[in-house]
Amino acid sequence: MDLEKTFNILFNHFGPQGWWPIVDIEKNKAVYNKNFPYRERNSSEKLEISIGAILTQNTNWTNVVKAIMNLKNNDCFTIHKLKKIHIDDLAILIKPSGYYIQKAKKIKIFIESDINISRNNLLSLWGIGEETADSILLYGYNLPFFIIDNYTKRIINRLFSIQLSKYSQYQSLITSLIKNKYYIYNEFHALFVILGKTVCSKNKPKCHLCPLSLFCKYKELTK
DNA sequence: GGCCAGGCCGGTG
DNA sequence: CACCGGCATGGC
Repeated sequence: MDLEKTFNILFNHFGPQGWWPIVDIEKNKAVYNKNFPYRERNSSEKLEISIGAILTQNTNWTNVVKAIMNLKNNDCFTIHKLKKIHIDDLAILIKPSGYYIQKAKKIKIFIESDINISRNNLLSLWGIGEETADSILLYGYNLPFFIIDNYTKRIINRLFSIQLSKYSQYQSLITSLIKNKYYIYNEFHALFVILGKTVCSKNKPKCHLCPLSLFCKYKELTK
């Protein structure tokens, strides 16, 4: 199971992804900084990545951008403002991201908790599970936690023809083969996402366009 | 018009 | 433990 080869092929094919994107209200879009993707994040970026990780739970990213634009355009994207805003008003602003009542509650709990950022502390909060916690740690705080999402599971399953169950099994599989390399974890996850979105889709994957097709175990059923 | 999206929680067996 | 329904919007 050659994950290093997998990474190299994907990186050569798609290039650096520059995650996590930060929403620019002047440009009216999310900006992927491919020039300096590995520098330390400032506090504003840490906040946006943390809130964005909650907003993107089971949600199309373009809807998350709309929600973040609303927060920024209404001058609500600071810890202070997010603490003061009423939860119902917050819910209206993030409505485009879906599940907006639940997510408003999750954001309130996160903001008002004032936790020190650690995996266990994040997981102790209602509304933050393993993927959201690892997203905050990896992309917000540059810590080597590998993120497992549905794209990653699907691609690993197809690529190596395996089927694991728990999040931690996928995570330890990858981190046991690629140890403690923050910058690899950063790009690798983003590369899984772009491959999953554009090629390795749930239905009708475009295997004929896939850079991994030569050694992928998945057999394209329909042509 | 149906399926899908950068999950998580709570209840049930 | 595994499984499942609920949560909700907008893109394609």
